[in-house]
Amino acid sequence: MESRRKATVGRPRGFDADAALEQAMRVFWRQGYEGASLTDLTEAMGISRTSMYAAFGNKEDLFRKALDRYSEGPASYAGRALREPTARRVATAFLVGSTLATTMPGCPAGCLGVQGALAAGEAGSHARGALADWRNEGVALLRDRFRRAVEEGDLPRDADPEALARYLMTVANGIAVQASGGTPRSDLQLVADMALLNWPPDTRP
Amino acid sequence: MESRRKATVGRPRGFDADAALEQAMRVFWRQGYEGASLTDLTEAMGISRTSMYAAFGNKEDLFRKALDRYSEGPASYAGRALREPTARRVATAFLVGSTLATTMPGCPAGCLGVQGALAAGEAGSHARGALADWRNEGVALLRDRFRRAVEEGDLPRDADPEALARYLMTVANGIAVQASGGTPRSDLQLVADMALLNWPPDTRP
DNA sequence: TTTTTTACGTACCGATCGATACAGAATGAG
DNA sequence: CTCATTCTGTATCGATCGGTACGTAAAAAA
Repeated sequence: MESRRKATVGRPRGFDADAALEQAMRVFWRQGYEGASLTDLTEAMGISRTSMYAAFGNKEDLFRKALDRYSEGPASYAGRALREPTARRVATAFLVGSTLATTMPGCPAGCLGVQGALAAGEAGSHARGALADWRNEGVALLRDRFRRAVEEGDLPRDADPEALARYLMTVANGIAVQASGGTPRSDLQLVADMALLNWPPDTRP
Repeated sequence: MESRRKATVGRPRGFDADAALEQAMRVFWRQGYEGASLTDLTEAMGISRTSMYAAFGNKEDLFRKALDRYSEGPASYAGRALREPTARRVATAFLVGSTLATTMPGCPAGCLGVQGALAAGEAGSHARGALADWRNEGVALLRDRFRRAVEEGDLPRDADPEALARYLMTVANGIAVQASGGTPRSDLQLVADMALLNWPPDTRP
């Protein structure tokens, strides 16, 4: 098989695949996997069903790609938080970031990784599993970061990195649920502040 | 019009409406409003479509009644928590109760009030709104309880009942999301404990 | 008994679901 | 040019969606 396939052959695509995926992501974000019909999706993307299937596979594939785009876009605060220098600053950046991201004017309220498919019938079971994995990967990344923080000494040696990570993700998920229901950003900032009150103090500047 | 209508006239109902509603509640709990089809529901309820429509109205009505039953059943821990004698005990009972209720063996993982319709298309918008209202009513009940606690002196006078209530509901919602994804009960108990570490201490026994 | 009222089972409604067959259109390769 | 390849729009597929018409069964009322 020819491993490299040039895209220069055949009729060129008549739409911007990135922009179309962005719109699909927003529909899934607002309506969830099962609540987003192919008609909703393709109308927002500005393309026909045939073009969508040719470019993205099927609805499940489109959802996965939309989730990837969500990770690199609206949820990119998580990666930035992980690169903060101390555990406390990681925790603060993570919760502040989730508060801001779930209450962005002009974007659907809440988090695609939470409301995209929390519960679903048979048709949405793959999406549901993908999002559970997505959240658990976030916990794992936070846990590894906090393990490093213990080694580096900015968390107490008896701290539980796994529990701290699970705690942060749980609060962030709750913030997403509240945001989805219309709770204003200012209220959620108070919640995030409260959740960080008991965080172990930095032992380094 | 005759204001009181006796149920003794006509062919008696051939099924237990309470038991049927219980099964419907569990289907909505596991699959969400949009993910639960009439076929899923009526098969679990053990009745035909016609009987369901005659007894419960339509899918939206059935969902509302299932939500009421959920409040009085799996979510009854909330009412009991509100009757605890001090604010701290209210908060503890609320989070412990939500941890237990969202990880009950033999029941769907998570909370119907969260995953029943967090995001939805046009068809599920009513259910989505009903659940947002349901969560906000919980916040209001907690807030009123904490206002009383301030008056009664078991919360500091500068405590913010609204923020404390929102905080508790947010953590409980996050616990529900995590439970829905399969996080074990023991992990969530740690989360609930951590969330209560910074709670204002009781000033009364 | 007959009549009235309510519940039930079957069979079906139009609409919408995700997904495709097909033919025409637009490009590079030869 | 012709041919192969890829994209696009139309028109549709079978399945399923929520919801119902209709005739029958089972009870109380007359």
